[in-house]
Amino acid sequence: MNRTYIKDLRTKVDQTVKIQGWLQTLRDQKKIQFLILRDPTGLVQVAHWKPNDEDLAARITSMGMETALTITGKVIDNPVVKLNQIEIQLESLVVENAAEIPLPFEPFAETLPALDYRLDWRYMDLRRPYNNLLFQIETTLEMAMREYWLQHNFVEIHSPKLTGSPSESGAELFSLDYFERKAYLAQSPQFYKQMAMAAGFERIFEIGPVFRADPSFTARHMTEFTGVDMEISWIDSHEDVMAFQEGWLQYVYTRVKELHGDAIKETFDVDLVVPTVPFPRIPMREAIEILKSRGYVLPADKKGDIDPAGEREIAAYVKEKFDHDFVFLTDWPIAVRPFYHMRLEGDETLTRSYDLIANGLEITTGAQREHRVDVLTRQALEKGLTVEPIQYYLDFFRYGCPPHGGFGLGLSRLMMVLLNLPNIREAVYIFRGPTRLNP
RNA sequence: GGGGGCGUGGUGUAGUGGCUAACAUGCGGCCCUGUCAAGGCCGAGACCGCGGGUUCGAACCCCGUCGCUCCCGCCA
Repeated sequence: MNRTYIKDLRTKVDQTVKIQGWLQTLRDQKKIQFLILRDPTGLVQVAHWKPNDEDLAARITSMGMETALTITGKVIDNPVVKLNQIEIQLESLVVENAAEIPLPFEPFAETLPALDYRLDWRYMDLRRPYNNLLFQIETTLEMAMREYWLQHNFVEIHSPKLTGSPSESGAELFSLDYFERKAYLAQSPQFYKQMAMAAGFERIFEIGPVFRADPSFTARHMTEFTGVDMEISWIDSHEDVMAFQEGWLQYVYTRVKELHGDAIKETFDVDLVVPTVPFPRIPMREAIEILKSRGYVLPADKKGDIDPAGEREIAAYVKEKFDHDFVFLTDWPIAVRPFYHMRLEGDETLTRSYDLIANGLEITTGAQREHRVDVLTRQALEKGLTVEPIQYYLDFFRYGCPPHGGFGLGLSRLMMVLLNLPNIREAVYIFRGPTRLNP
């Protein structure tokens, strides 16, 4: 017999079906037992009249919560039953895997354990429909990203995560033994994205792991995360990158809202708002003036950068003035940008770069890249880098590389923004941080 | 790396100098003609993170230590 999903039981009234899932609740009375079975699509009540089979009744009585079961029985339309007015009359029951007692974690307790404890027992935590939905939404999110890219002639690449030399700075690299030498885990696909531009791919994207050896203890950092990266050729400035990104995000939001808008409202209490384009754009110098005018005092040593609280303040300003959840902060000073960002014509102290702030959270950095090898080399030296380890990268730009730019976005940070999650650990399947390597 | 907060049965909390350390939930037992956030009764379960100190007396105050957590730095 084929397995029936619980959401489809309404169409099977008076038929005998096989359902499979977890025992969520057992109400064991003198003559009758009610089992609430959960599968990924919902809950259903299974009834067993004990005198029908006393041995089976005894086995059910001793079953632990969260036991994995295969049940067959007849689907009854029963208006008395509060749960969808559907009930299964139990015919057979197979315990596929008995849950041990005591349970380390109760997925359906009224109060949730602390996050750290839930991460210890993540596979139990993920049984909650809340999490089930969260990862369905993430799947849709990535699907929509790919849909839009494919509609715009992008090619997907998978760049290596094992690298032989530090690419950008080196400070936040994990190193490991690689036969007789050292290797590093990639902290960004940046150089390989640009290599694809030199290779003539013109438009590429990659969704893949990124590693950062930052001992950051915040609600928005991880040592391993999924980076969403893209790069496009033949652009005139970072404006082209922003224009693409906002259209892309608008499409992604539209698709997620289509498929999950109601569920997101119900489970996360979030009214998903598809952003209008263009997103507001504010040059950094102007942003700092805005902060001053609102009485926000920036720390003295920011070198033209804005601290996280300042970003939240800017987001509040944008919300008030433009009623928008997103804002591009543009034209960042060179002091706080990497060497490969192209400089702004007319002001060599600024770069053709931007950050995207969503609901006050930094989710993206993007830029036009410097593709002229002499300028790029000079900028690297100015930043104190030595040419030798990045020579292979500089060589990308010797044999006809078009002007190009792109951005990187943190997938889980976008999930935080989308669902208004308080902590990135809630937004990722398995969290990796400075002090967490298990499970 | 810097700063703040927290650490009590399996879990979530209450208790801030003198209690056999409380409540909820979960767990075990008994009861209940259909429950549905099931209900009722009984029971087991914590030497209050760890070490030291102050005090007649410490879960409670002090010091250290470990763990967790948030903020900053840095970033996506």
